[in-house]
Parts: sequence; structure tokens; C-alpha cells
Amino acid sequence: MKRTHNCGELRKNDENKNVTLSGWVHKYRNLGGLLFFDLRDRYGITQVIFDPAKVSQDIIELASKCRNEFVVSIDGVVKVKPDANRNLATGEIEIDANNIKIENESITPPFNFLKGRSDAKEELRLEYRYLDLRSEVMTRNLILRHKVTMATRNFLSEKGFLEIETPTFTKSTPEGARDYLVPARLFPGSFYALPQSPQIFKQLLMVSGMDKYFQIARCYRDEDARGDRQPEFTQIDIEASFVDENYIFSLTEGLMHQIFSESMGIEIPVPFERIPYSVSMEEYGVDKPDLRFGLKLKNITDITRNSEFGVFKNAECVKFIAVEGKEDLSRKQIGKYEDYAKHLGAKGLAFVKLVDGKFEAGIEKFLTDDDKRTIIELAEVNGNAMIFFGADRTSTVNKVLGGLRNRFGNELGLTDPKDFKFCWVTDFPMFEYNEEADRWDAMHHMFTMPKEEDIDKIENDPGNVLSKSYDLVLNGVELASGSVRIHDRDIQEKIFKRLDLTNEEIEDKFGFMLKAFKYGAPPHAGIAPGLDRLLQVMTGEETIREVIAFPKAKSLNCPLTKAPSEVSQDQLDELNISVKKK
RNA sequence: GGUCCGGUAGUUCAACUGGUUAGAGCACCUGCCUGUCACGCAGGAAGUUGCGAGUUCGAGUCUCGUCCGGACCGCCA
Repeated sequence: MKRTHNCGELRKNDENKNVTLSGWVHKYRNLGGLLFFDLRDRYGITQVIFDPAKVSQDIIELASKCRNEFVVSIDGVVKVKPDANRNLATGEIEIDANNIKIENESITPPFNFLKGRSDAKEELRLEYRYLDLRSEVMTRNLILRHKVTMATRNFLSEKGFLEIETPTFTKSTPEGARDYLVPARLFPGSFYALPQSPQIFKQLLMVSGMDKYFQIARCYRDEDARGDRQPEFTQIDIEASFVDENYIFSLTEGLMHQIFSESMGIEIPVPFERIPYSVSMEEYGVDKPDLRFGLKLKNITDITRNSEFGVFKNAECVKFIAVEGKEDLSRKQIGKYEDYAKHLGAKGLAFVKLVDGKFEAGIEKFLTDDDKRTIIELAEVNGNAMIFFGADRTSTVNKVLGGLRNRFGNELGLTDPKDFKFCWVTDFPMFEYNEEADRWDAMHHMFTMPKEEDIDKIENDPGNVLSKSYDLVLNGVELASGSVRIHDRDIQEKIFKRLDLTNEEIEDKFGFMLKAFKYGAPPHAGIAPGLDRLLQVMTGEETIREVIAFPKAKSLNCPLTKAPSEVSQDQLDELNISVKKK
């Protein structure tokens, strides 16, 4: 028996066709006489019926042995059902079986996935991932992933981009995340590093004149995992020569438009709003604002300078967030938000209730009439509201109120997962001060072009140097990061110097790159959207793991293969490695 | 590395302040059932309450340790 159709394609107008279907028994219903199967493959589900009035006793006996997840093939005739099942695409028809072959039996699965999603905990789903992927939702997610990568390849290829592979065994470079290392057998004591991104290679390809490059590239970073972070993940890596940031903006906007259009039938409005980093931090408290809702942070530092209230008077920054309709929060509920604020670094969470145009409770008695007037003016609320204040160092205020803003966005139901709001965050600072190491680090990376007007500040005023870098943000998720690159050796050396890299370090780590740049490096710019995060937002999934076929668990192990695992002494000896036992 | 939440039948969960024989849905097994479509009905089997100590007359429940999973902080150019 060889299948003639899949389990998702037969319809009313196929009536009376002789067909053969193969698939898994999704659900069997034995009525004693009549016997029904829901037969499933990745295309869909089709009902099969065995009628003892029409087929031999042998076949009925064989069919009645089948259990869920048995693999079977069935010969039969397409019939229109007396009553259609509206829950199935094939619900108007069924296969009136005249023969069955059990291709393979299945032991009882550890969980069910009858309603589209597995009904087990994630740990178990990952251990039996091959079963979990049979579920409707996971199958749909993997199909969408394929559509997105195909749309990406088609779009970029049409625009003249070449897909070029770069090495996964490469050189460890300083800064950034921790590298995954691979011992080099022929070079005892030396290691390859898995790439955190193909950054250096794609810039070298620009020197090669490849002009427009892209790659669906696997990247590796040895840091703790999160819902939106895996140790290995996939980027749509893009670089182009003789272009500026505006080219990258419109290219990426076109790419996102095509991806949503081709894979989901959604027309995303372009161009995307551009928000300078400083504005984003001021109004949203974060560098990846969720634009699906307002709830902007309001700065009242100017008026609180003269406040009688010590907490406000002495703070570097005072901002508030006015949450409409939340003025009836209980003391206990407010405590819950205060705990959250403390978790984010706040010392406390001052609040005041705005009820019928008047302030009540909380820090009401510390506010002057002038303060209240200003707050009402800035708050821009219709009706009553709960107002939360942050008063601390600017970075802490932003962290706390930015976090609360996102939390309220969620709790107030303002974050519709079907609402896709893109924006660009631009003009990031070039450097950020690393207190622990007492030095300046590159905020994006050290090949990022500073703004021309800021170049002479690099040496003495690094904190005020802005760069030609940009992030693409979708619904509060950082989807992509990119920049115009430095193609001028002098500027590059200035940056290296500012980052306190010695000549020896520069030569050792980047000598090959600087050498390449002596042979005519074109001006170039690029970007790298994260494929997994894009799919996470598109599918509305809670974690990136739901759009990856075989993800690692949060602790970075693989419940399916049990990797990582110890290796034999022989393997270690060959690699000249001795292991410290804990 | 830190804070918090969780681990009870194959599975998802329940078990009030410590107190009888640890329960239910789904799955599984047996029987009945000719239009079900999450079929139905009747019955059955199924437990080292993650692991190890401790407190107690008595621990799923309280304490300590440990392992595993998750969320957040740190970290992630």
C-alpha cells in the first residue's frame, strides 16, 4: 500500500475516489460494530470508518487491534459524511475503508496531544520531543519557521544578496558573551571558538567585494538561558557595501513586510517608527519599547528638586507612571508591585491615588499643590488612576518603572499578541562604562561607526559619543541589532585605544582583520534579525523553545539526548585535556 | 551565583490547622455498544508523595540538606 493522498487534502468533490492514506492513529472510537479512526499526518486529520457490513471479519479484527499512535495504511473510498465535523478541514468526508495494514505498533505514549498541544510539562515534552512535535501546534510552528526562512531567502536573493556560509570553528575574540570552546586536537592547549555571530567574516566578505551577503546563521553564546535566549540560536545575518543606515532600514522593513505577508498573510505597515535611544529610555525606561500601549513614564525631576520630601529631593531622577483604573488597588496588591520594584533594584515604591481629580493616600501629604497640578497635567489620564513613582539613580528609575510599565501593559490586557508594532531604536551610545572593570566597553560592538560629529569626543568624552547603530524592536522584543561599520583604520584604532586594548592584544585578536582593511575596505553596514525571536512573536508563544525543533532546557542540557555528557579518558587523552574533578 | 515558585498514579492536578485505607479527569486493561467525531456505559489495574536526614505518638503536609524543572535578577558586545 502506497499513499495516494495526505490526511489533510480530501474534500467533498473527491467523493467516490479510491484512495490510500497513511499516518498515525490520532484517536480511535470503537462503537462495537462501527469502528472509527482519526488518521493523522502533518497535513491534517481524516476520519476513517470500518463498517462490518462491508468488510471481512479479518479486517475488522485487525483494525480493532489498533491503538493511538499506531502507524497504519488504509485503502478505501471517499464518502460524504451524513453529518459534517466542523472542527476538521476534511470534516465533510470520511474514508470508507476496505483494507488496513498496520505498518508499526506504538507503546502507550507518555502524554496526549489531542487538542493541538501536548498536555504534559515541558520537561517531559522535551524528553519525548519527537512525540511533542507531532502535535498540531508544534507542527504548525515548524511549518511557519520554514515559510519564514523561505521568504527570507527569496526576498534577499531577489535583491541581489548572496547566501554565503562562514565557519563555525573560529577564533575566540574578547568582550561580548562567553565563548563555547572546541579543543584543537592537533594544537594541544589551543581552542577554536564557536561564533557568537559571523560578524568578522561578513565584514571580510565586504572586503572581498561580495557586496551583498546574507546567511541563515547559527550563533553560539555560553550564557544562562532565558525564555527568549538559547545557547545556540539562529540569525538572519545581513551585510551590504556602499550603503548607509537608511538602506538597511528600508531593506529590513521590506524583508519583514514580505515575511509577514508570505507566511501569515499579514500586511505590516512600513516604514517603521524611529525612536532615538535617549527618547526610548526617557519615555519607556527600556531600549526595546513595546508600542502596543502608552503608559509612558513622566519625568518630574525638575519640580521635585525643591520638594520637601527627602526621597524626591535627593534623587538623581524622579519619574512616575499613571495607571488608569488601578486606583482601587488594595494595600496588599500595592505591596506585590513594591516587591517587584525592589526585585528590580528600587528601595521602595512610592504611590498616590488620583480619585475624582484629588490625590489620596500614599505620599499625598508630601506633594504641594504645584506638584499635584504638574502631575495631573503630565499624567494625561481620563478619570481615576494609581500613580507610581520612581526616585533613584536614573538607571534604576528606568529599570523599575520600565518593568512596571510592561507588567501593567500585560495585566491591563493591552498586549494583544496579534498586534504587531515594529519600531527602530537608533543613536545608541558608542560606549558604556563598566564599573566593575573600571573601563569603557563598546555598547554594540567595537566595529560600530561613531557619529562623525562625535569622533573627536572619543578620547576625552566617551560617554557622549553616539554611534550609527540601531535595533529593530517588535512588541517589546529586541529582534535585530545592526550598525554602520568602521571602514577607516584610523577611526578603528581610536576605538580600540579607547577600549584600553593594548597594541599586542589588538594585533593578536584582530591583526588579521586590520590587515584585510588595509587592502581597500568598502563602506558597509549590516543587521542581524534573530529568527527564533521573530517566530516567537509571530506565533505568540511564551518562549523561544516553542519555535525550535530540539531546544535545550533552561539549565542548558538536552532532556532528549542527555547532552552534555562525560567522555572517555581516551577521548580526553587525544585532546590533551585533563579534567579537574569537583 | 542570587531570589521566588514547583516536583503526589503513565499524565494533568487535588488532599482544610500534621490525623482513617493518598483522591479525581484523561490515558491504560476487560466487557457491552452500528454514526461516532474529546463517542457512551459498567468494571478493573495503577503510588518509594523527587531523594536523604530530622521533629513528632503520627509527615504528602513542618525543618534542614540535596537533585530536577520553571520565572525573574546577575549575565547576555
